[in-house]
Amino acid sequence: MTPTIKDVARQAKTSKSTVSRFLNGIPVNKKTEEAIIKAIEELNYHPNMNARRLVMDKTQEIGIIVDDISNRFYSPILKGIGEVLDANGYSAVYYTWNKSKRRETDFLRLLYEEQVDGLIYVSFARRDQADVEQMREAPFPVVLFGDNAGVDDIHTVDVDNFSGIVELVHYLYRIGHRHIAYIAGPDDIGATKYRSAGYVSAMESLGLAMNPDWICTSDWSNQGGYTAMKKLLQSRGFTAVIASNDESALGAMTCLQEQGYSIPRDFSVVGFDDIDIAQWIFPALTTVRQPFEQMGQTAAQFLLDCIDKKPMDSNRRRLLKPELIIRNSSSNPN
Amino acid sequence: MTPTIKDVARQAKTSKSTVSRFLNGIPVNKKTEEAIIKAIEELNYHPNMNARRLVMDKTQEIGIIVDDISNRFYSPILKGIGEVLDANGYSAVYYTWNKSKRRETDFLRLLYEEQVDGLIYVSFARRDQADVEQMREAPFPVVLFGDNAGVDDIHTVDVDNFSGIVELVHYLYRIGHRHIAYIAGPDDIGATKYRSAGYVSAMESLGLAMNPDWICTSDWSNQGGYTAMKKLLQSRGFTAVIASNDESALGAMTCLQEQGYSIPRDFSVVGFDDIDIAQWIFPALTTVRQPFEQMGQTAAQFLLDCIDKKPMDSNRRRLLKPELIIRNSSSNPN
DNA sequence: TTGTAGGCGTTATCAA
DNA sequence: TTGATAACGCCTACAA
Repeated sequence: MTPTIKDVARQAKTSKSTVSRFLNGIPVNKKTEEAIIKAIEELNYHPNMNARRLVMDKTQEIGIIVDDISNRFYSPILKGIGEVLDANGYSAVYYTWNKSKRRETDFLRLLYEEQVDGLIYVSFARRDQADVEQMREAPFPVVLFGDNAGVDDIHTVDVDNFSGIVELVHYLYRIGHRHIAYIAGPDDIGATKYRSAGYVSAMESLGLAMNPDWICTSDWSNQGGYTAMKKLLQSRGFTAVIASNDESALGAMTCLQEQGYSIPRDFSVVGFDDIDIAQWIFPALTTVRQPFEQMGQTAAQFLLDCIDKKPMDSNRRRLLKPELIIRNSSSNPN
Repeated sequence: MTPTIKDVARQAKTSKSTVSRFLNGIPVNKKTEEAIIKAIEELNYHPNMNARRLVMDKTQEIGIIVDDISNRFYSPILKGIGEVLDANGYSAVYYTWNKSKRRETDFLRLLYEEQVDGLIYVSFARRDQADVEQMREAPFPVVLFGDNAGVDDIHTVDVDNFSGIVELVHYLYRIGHRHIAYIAGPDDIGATKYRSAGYVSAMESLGLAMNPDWICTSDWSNQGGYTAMKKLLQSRGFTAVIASNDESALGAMTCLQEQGYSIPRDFSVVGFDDIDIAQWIFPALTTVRQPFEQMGQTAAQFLLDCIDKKPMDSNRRRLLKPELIIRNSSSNPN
């Protein structure tokens, strides 16, 4: 049988309460303290968390719900979350799920079942309004990344997708491009509409023509970018391609290179995200960097403030600014 | 106050015990069953897991300890683990940690504290023998990936690193290469010694000369591969490079391409792992694919068998075979 | 500073 | 089938 607080008490010749107090940092007699430490050591005692949580109604754990746990650009987000939680005495527990069988809202159960003190949803997929409303009704704090489905009174963190693409268009314009193609993202991602809107808005404000043949959609995979580029190449006249994420930008570059084109001599290609590999492909990819780590920190701080019922800014949706990273996949057109 | 089983009982005009039985799938009177369902619905009742776990001494959860949660090639491992756990009524909970502040063995606490029923360690870093022995002494089952630090009576799953590299050497030999350079991995990874041993063994058995200037070390990053390749280029005469992982292979390719070399015309480059991006770089990378998903399944099955105390094969270290994937970064030398 | 006693929300035993 | 009742291991008044 695994030892309990009672066994420790007996061994240390004191009572359960005293041991419990010691375990919770409440000062006890120096002499008994030593005896308790010795007993814990000898018995290899570990507190039973389930019992503790049952009586405390608190876990000191935050559930992080991740739709794709190995998504490389979630890494700095998770790092940012972890830092803030750590500094505040909370630990992070990660959950992920099989998209076909479960839904994000299934994890609200963790809150009701008192397995965690709060939840952070890390996903950039588009959400249903009903789901987000359900999250808002949860008995403990919930913070989201990405799409809030128009529900403004739930805490959300996202990057400013619109202005990120606007920056790219302006940059390409600045170095001389006037004919810019665009590879849009999939409809099931919340950011897609904002990025596309950024393209349209910037092109219009610069007075650049938008040829419908120069706009294509990809599913944001390498393959998707490859296929989109192939289609784009059926029409001519553009000198630059904005892929709405780095992965499809990579696919697009591969397609171009396979056809014998040189980047950026024949075409400039730019992406969005700044994934790790972006600087390691050849040529290195010009892109827009998302402030992932900062986003993670923001989300965690949001959540902790909710838990502590701190007075908060009334604006519950925070959009962080992305940063233009210029590398070698873009240059003046000839 | 959140409702308890007692509230449900009162509302449904029955006893706690009956509600508990219903919740656990034990048949109850049709009439009371309906009343219970109705009460649960009305009260929005959710069982308190901490109370349940306290009395059951069981969580139906498996802790997955991942050293780098966003490591892309862990994805299929986690998928494989998830599938098997799911099919057996267990769920996976992921934990990760800050390498500088914590150690793998810190998570054994989850077992002692009864937060999970078993642990799977996903990491390919080299381990201390003392740590692995501590894992072996844990009160609940533990399964490892990668290095077992020579402790043979703990369940371990790994890829056959040795034979993977041997296959690469033989393949290059087959297509005509006789002068093969090697970019070794970092010492803190368990696989490094097996892969290096595979290179040495295969070269010797084929009677190929090993020029010490043709062997370099990288930290398995893109940058590491890049730097190693630069160094390799200071000596001449080799026609092919084996990088001991894909990431460094990518870095090596970038270096070669920057210097104006064409792959595979001037040099063949091959890697190890078959990460997603391997087929999307240009030219697509010849590599050795690890059976990650199968490894995940194997580990999970190992663990469940331990939990169920099933009679098991006495061999506790299982090495799965990698598969040679031939793409375009390798060809006959001229 | 310490110990006694009660309760947290479940499940499990046992008699009805 | 059902309903008391006693655990499970811990924390926390309260009284000493």
